[in-house]
Amino acid sequence: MLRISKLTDYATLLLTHMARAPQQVYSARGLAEQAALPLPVAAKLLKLLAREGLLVSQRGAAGGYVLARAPQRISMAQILAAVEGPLAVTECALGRGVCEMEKGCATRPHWQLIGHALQVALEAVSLADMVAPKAAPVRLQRLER
Amino acid sequence: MLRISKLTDYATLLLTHMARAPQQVYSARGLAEQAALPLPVAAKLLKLLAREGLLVSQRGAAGGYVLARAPQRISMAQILAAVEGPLAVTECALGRGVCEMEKGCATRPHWQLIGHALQVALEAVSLADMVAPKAAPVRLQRLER
DNA sequence: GTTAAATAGGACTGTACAGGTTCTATATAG
DNA sequence: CTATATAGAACCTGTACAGTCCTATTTAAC
Ligand code: FES
Ligand code: FES
Repeated sequence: MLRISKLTDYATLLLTHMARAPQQVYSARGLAEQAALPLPVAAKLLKLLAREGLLVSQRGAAGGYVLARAPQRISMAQILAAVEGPLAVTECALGRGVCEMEKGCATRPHWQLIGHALQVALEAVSLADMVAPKAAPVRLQRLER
Repeated sequence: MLRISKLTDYATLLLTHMARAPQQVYSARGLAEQAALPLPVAAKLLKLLAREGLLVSQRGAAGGYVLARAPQRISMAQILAAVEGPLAVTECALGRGVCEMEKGCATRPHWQLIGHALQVALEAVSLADMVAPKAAPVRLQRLER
């Protein structure tokens, strides 16, 4: 559990493919075939990613999508945020005031900490890392106290 | 997004309360009141946690639940696994053979890495940490390469 | 200017699963 | 024996995810 949604997974498929030849213009149709996704699904995702600023779109005939910036500068955290919205491990993790028992809640700061660790992990992996043959350079360590 | 389920959140509420006085026996009714949860929900969760080995149950009158081990030895990873099942960030992250395009998939190992970082983060925080006033000692760092 | 090809944006739908309830069986203290 | 507790399963329900479809709008090419 604690899964990312399928849509996010699909999005990374599309983006990693584009990352192999950035600056190139890709049509929704072509990308859908490449990723073996139904066209409507791919199209929907691409529109979303463009709206969120990860892709630049070109309308009209011979149009398509291009990565908005270099693959090194697109993190998994950004992709996830674009597709699923802001990262929030628990309901009341973000948004001060959402939870009524906010003050005096002892578990809250610790959840935030876990959330933060996750955030860093996702930020540390870029699209470029995802297409690299080697594992990405992230490591998490426990500090003694 | 990337939320833990409400149930998991509830479970930590129950467990953290028990962690403040371990070895004590708690009834489902009492815990439900404490956590301001509907009794059926709390009861269901407690049964589950007992089945998963995080709690020891005592049936009959004057029965109830006790933490199966010291709060230091119960990690958030275990709680999450108990409630939501094994951690798997993506569909094909765990279970070799689930995904057909497994071999030759470049994104897979990197997802696994992210999953692993998350796993470590969750293992690093214990139930004892959750009731402690200070933030838990976890830190994630990006390695240069 | 017309046409064809592409994205933009939204409405719509089906469905799987989390979240929650209820009921019956079983164990145990007193 | 009875009251009190958990065990376990069946069941219901709402919602959010996953997926489709339709109607603009933009632009290249002829
Ligand atoms: S802040 Fe919402 S339960 Fe702690
Ligand atoms: S292993 Fe399933 S898509 Fe890569």
